[in-house]
Amino acid sequence: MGTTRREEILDAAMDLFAEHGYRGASLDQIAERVGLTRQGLLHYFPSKKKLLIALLERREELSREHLVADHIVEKDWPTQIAEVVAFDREHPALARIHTILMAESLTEGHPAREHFRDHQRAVREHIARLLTERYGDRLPSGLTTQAAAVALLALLDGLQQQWLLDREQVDHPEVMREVWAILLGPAAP
Amino acid sequence: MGTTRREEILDAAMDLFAEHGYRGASLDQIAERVGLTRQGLLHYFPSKKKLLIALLERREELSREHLVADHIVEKDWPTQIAEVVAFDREHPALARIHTILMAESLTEGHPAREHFRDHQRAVREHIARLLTERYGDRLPSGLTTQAAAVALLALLDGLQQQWLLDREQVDHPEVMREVWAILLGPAAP
DNA sequence: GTCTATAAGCGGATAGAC
DNA sequence: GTCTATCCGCTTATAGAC
Repeated sequence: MGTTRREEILDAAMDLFAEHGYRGASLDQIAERVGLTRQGLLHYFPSKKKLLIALLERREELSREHLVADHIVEKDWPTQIAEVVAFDREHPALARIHTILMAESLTEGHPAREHFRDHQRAVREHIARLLTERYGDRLPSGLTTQAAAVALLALLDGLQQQWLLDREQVDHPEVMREVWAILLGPAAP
Repeated sequence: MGTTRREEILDAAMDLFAEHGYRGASLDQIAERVGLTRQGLLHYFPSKKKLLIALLERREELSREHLVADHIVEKDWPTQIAEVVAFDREHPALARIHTILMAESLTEGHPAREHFRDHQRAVREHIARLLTERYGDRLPSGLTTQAAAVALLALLDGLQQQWLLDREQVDHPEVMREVWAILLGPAAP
């Protein structure tokens, strides 16, 4: 297997942070998962915080191609965005780690706070730019592109969180498709 | 002052859980805030978990009147809902504790998990019922009332979270007003 | 009611052997 | 590279004195 030790550790950390959060997961748990002791792990990442930062950077690489290149840029917005929601469901760990750590980073003194704040700003501006290029200052529905970007982001995160809290009957990709179709307006896509 | 010792403790716990989360806040910090030792505090709430449960029940009482009775039931939906968002901003601790603890409860083995799952179901059904009473199966925009309830909840939580992460330029109550006006449809309210 | 004392555990991190 | 040993801090919780 060509996977390096560092990558194995990052994989394990991703799973455990996704389940228990950064604070809730211990270095012992992560080390055990890859067949190491806590001290052996610390040889690769000198502190828990450094491990977290490395993990966040890697996660961003992994999801960038899917979220941006493969889906959002294409043409049928409502279904494409619904596919993003569906994609999240097919890669639970990847979506979960984002939701869990972003939420945890809202607490005081969390090491990932800045990362998520910057990430959110970048995504919001990216979406706003795409919308403006296509529709100008307002969508066909009359909604400001700025407001649309904010709302889209809130919906993505809110739906994902709702689903993690209670994997119930509601078909969230479908909700996303319906809502976004109406928010875009009659002339969409 | 007529406030009982238990209530003082609950107030302090609310502030500290809101800032650091349940896991991040310690009994020592809470006790110090009310001028007690950790052991003195444990006389009123025999465990940290019991304290959390008592706090969640009290929080629900406090917000019920504002969120349900004072706002949502009245007539101009878009602005009323915008006021809910604005209300959250005027009572940061109350809104923050909800967002922070709900998010934290998504992690494995969190003592508040069931509480928030049940709470979310109840609110979603409540909103769906109100919408159905007024509009039937679909809003004037054509959106399913079920989907509308899900989306409204996701938007409320998503916007609040976005705002906590980055208190920036965007006027979230206004975003909520615009978005909800479009989701309701042309014949609103 | 509130305290002191103490138990008992887990967390992250370091030093140094192999 | 990976381990053993160890430190130190912080946490929750209990026992019992006043």
